[in-house]
Amino acid sequence: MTIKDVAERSGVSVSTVSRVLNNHPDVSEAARSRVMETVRKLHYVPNNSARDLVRPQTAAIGLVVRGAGNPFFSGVIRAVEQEINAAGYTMVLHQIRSGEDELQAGAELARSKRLLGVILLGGCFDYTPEQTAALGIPFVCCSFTNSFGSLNKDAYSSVSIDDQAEAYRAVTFLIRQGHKNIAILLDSKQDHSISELRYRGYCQALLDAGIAPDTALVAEAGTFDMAAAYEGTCRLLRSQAEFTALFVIADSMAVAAMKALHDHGLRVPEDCSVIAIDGIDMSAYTIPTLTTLIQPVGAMGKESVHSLVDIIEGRGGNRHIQLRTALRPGGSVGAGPVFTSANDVKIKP
Amino acid sequence: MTIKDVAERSGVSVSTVSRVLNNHPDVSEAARSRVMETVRKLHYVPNNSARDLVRPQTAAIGLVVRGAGNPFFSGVIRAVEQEINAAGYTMVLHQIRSGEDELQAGAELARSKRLLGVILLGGCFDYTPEQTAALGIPFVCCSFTNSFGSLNKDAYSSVSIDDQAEAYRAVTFLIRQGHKNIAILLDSKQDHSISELRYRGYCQALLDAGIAPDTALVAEAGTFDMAAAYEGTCRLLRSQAEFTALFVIADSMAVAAMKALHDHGLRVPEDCSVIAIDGIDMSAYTIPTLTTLIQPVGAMGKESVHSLVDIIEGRGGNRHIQLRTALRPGGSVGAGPVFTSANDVKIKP
DNA sequence: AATGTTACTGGAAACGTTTTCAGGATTGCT
DNA sequence: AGCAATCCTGAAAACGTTTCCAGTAACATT
Repeated sequence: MTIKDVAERSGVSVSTVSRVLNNHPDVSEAARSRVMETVRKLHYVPNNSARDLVRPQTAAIGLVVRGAGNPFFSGVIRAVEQEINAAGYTMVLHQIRSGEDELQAGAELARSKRLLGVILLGGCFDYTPEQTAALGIPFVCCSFTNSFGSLNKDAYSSVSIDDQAEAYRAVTFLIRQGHKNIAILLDSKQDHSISELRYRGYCQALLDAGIAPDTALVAEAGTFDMAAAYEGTCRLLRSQAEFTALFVIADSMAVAAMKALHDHGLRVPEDCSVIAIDGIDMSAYTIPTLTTLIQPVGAMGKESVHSLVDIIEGRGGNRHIQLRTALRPGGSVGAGPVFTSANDVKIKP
Repeated sequence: MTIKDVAERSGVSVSTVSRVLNNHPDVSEAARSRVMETVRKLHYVPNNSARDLVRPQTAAIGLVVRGAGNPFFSGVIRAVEQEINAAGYTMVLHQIRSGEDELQAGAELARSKRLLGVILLGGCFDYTPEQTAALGIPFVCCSFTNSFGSLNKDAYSSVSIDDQAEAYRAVTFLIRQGHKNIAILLDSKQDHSISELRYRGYCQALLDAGIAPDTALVAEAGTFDMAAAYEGTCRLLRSQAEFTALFVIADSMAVAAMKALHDHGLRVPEDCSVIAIDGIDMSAYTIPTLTTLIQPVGAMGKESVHSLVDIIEGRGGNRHIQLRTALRPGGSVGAGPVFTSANDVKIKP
């Protein structure tokens, strides 16, 4: 079942069939409909290998994801896969371990599989424009940060939320509820990661409310998994630091944190409020329901693919899209303690 | 950078290079080492499209998954991807909606992408040997059931747990704790699904303990997602049916069920014990910790790929592997009510 | 009527690989 | 020495597609 069979059955040449299949303008309506007819009738499916061989590259897009265990990423992966298929490409998924270098992995993948482009999901982007140019293909960073600020913005595309602003929003929400001693749980603030940005938003929100950030209230889990989050929360609790609310940088970590709080005899939200960012399915079913800023996973996947495909198909250059989250109030945040007017929290209007 | 360049630089023909690259025996040691040398030097990577074009198939394996939102599947997908890469193949992921037909989707995928084989993950296998033979490629059903029993066992491979036996084990665990009125929450028992097998195990366990299964204690969610599970549990509770324990066919549904119990003022495990099957990460962090039978996701992925690759590479035919779960006791199961000797539960030795 | 323009079409080359086939060199046997 | 067998090699065809190029037909313009 090749293009030749279709051509014969339709009474045209293979060239014409090819043109029909690729939506070329120079083909008569009569020929077009006749070809489409036989294609349907024969259940003809083009051979991608042959197509890819003659074209400069493979009609495939890579998705490099670090830490696919994160349920938040599952949602993005699902959306990305759907969008890539809808655009007529094939997705090549590649999961990397925490130690590996995503750009390295992306380049390797792109070379061996001759990809048109790569989407990097989750991580930290720490490369110079020269290094990215060496890749030779377009790529977009989805839910990613980079440590160079706006320096090399034209070396790649990106789709993400404004991590600092959203963290600011979450912490401000807690402050508005009357909380003053607010702890933060993150995986690590050392590298130029999303965690760092969210940590900055946390600090800024406190400062703007006239509260001095206290390093004793910063709990670093070390790695991004629930076991580490649980342990990190336990360490924070053992330290005897005083706080009435906890901001966690990810839903999955927040679930573990709530468990740790419970295991230490603290009630959520009476003894400690919890807020997080992500909006994974599961967080709607914790007890109490987690208050969180829901990331638009579907839109993130969609925009990532669109950005990449537009570049691949010659429509415009790199762009940087920032999406907004939606606050889902849950039972995990309660009112803060009653303060005397003397030490009351100042909230900017 | 083609095979031709390598041939020229090595002073041999393309045929010889091809033979070296494919480990053909008929090539001199001298030529072999010379070619290998230049391959390394030029960083030559064979063009898979060209290779696939001339070969009957693509060096790729498909993974068709229904309901990738299920966190249990995420783990399997991760393992499968790793194993496929390790075996030198490419994984092509395809997620289907609940309405779609997985064999249809698998066949379509296999044809359009010229796959060597397909792994079907999660669902119900309802085809006759003739239909599967029409596919023309080997496939393995991972975490799947089929309604034909052992009739067409040689038409495909499978890797799964013994769903009925494991459900039996879970329910028996509840009975041993003293529970007698045990409800079950499943997505649907109509089709020949995993749910049905687990439902049968549930019934059998009750019968073997001398308890008559009561249809009033069967809660059907309708679909496999947490919202439906929540609703299904609520319906069960509104029905005023009396039960002291709940067996849920999946961890993610159990999380939603616990939430529903809580929202109706019932405590777990004091008022109702909960046990499930799956062992997703999250279930270790519910409050209380979910008692569950942990499925060996890594082994499932690994065995699925091994089975398929063995067939692809000509080592043996279809095989059927059954793995065991591991019981993780959690706080979600407590002792049942105290019975008088008159209506005490009979437990088989 | 001749010419130019437009709209469409088919032939053929090209993509990079594998594999068949035939043949050349070397070796072993008589 | 002659012949067969063995081992290795290269030429060439094939895989299914896209695209360049040349060409035809119809139509409009002079």
